[in-house]
Amino acid sequence: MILIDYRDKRPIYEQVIERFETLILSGGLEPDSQLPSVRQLAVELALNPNTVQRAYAELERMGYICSVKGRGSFVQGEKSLERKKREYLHHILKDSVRSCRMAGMSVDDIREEMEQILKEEQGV
Amino acid sequence: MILIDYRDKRPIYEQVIERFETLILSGGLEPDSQLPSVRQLAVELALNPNTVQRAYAELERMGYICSVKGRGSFVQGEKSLERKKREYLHHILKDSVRSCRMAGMSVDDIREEMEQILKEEQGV
Amino acid sequence: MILIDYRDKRPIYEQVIERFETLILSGGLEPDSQLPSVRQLAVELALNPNTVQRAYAELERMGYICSVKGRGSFVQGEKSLERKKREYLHHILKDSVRSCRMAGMSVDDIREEMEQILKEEQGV
Amino acid sequence: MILIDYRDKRPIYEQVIERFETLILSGGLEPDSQLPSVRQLAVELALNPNTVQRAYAELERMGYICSVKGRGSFVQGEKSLERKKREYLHHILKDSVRSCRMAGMSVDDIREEMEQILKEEQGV
DNA sequence: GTGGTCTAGACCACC
DNA sequence: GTGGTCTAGACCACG
Repeated sequence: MILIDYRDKRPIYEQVIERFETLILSGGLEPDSQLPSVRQLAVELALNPNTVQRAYAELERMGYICSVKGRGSFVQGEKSLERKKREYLHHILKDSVRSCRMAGMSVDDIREEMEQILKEEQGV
Repeated sequence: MILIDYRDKRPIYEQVIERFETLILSGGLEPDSQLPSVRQLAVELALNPNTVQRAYAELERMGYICSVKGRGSFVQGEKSLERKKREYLHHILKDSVRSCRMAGMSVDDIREEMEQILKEEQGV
Repeated sequence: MILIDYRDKRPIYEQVIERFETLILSGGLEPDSQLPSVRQLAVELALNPNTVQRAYAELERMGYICSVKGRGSFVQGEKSLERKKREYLHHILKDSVRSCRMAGMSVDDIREEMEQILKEEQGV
Repeated sequence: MILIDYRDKRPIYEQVIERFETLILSGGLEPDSQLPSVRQLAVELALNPNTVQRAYAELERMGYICSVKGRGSFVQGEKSLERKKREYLHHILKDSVRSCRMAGMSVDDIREEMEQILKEEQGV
């Protein structure tokens, strides 16, 4: 379910976060479902519980999950997630456009390049 | 011309790099023009010369500038930059598409969202 | 294992890089094995940790090793190294041929001289 | 006749040296012919006379030319050059073989790779 | 403990 | 004056 890449430059807790983020956004983890406990996941991934704890805390701060003392951690409800998803998509794309604009690209250049990338994506 | 944000989590030298990268790509710094000397920029930004040096070294490795002992540092010629520019544009957009795809978005969702963002951009 | 030659004109960090490069390519350091820590090697070679750090950073950029915060530095896996090895061989030889050509040697002169060198090599 | 590349990382005096080295070895400058005076070359290339002087001094030390106070600088005689040429060719190739060997390549690997490079060279 | 960043200040080669 | 290397010693993030 989750694979840690020790070659990856990013800290481990960040890898855990990103993995859960895409799992949740893509529907691999259903809304309201329960996550493995901190201890259990730490054992499974052979990680320090601190590391898992940190990832869960951050995921809660980001609005993806919700941890309740003594009960466990749960994926947020569907309504919250829908909003999150749209935010995420929009934010990523807007950011890339802003970067390109700051590098002096015209809107048409971006549109053209983007269309080509999306076609490749569909081809594959 | 260049502003260091000490609250930014990224290292200072990386901020310097990014600033010059966009300056060069956007034409704010013309091809073949000379950059401020390492020491001079260090004074201006209140940084250690080593930090500026590191940024310049990286910019050279990335193909944006060219430093020569005893003479100074210069923006690369127009031809090298054109290629760099296209690389940059493509890389940024491809990355954002990959992120969206991993979050479970369809190609059409991305295309639609992107078109809307670009329209806003033109409207402004 | 590693010897620094202070009479060598090349910078120290480059000597460290080259030594590790050949160690890794020749199999003296096995794929996935761990390198000495930055600090430890610095003590062993009586160098500043910064200098070792720089060598390691460059080796990572070159694709020979992989450094992870909090865990250490490791030789790249076998697959990455195989490619690196072929690149290295080709680059070294191509360069020498180019030098000879620019000095006015014919391809046949080079071939003949090379064959003689290789025979000596096998004889020894 | 000589072109200085200000983008080149090597010091200028070294570029001058290398240019003369290949010119002499390739026969572009005949044995016993006279070189331009230090001052004249400095003017032509828009260089500091010190820089040219340094190059000439080094070329003399390397055995390519011979400078006589009050008379000028001259390419060495044919006999000296023939020896130099063979030395150069042999040295360059031997060095590359040594590098490859130290990286763990077999003699046959080197021979094969070399043959391929030489064929490309002839094809072009 | 690990790698990575930064500062301060020195020295070198080159032009 | 320029870029480049090195040391000494500090601090941070990560596990």
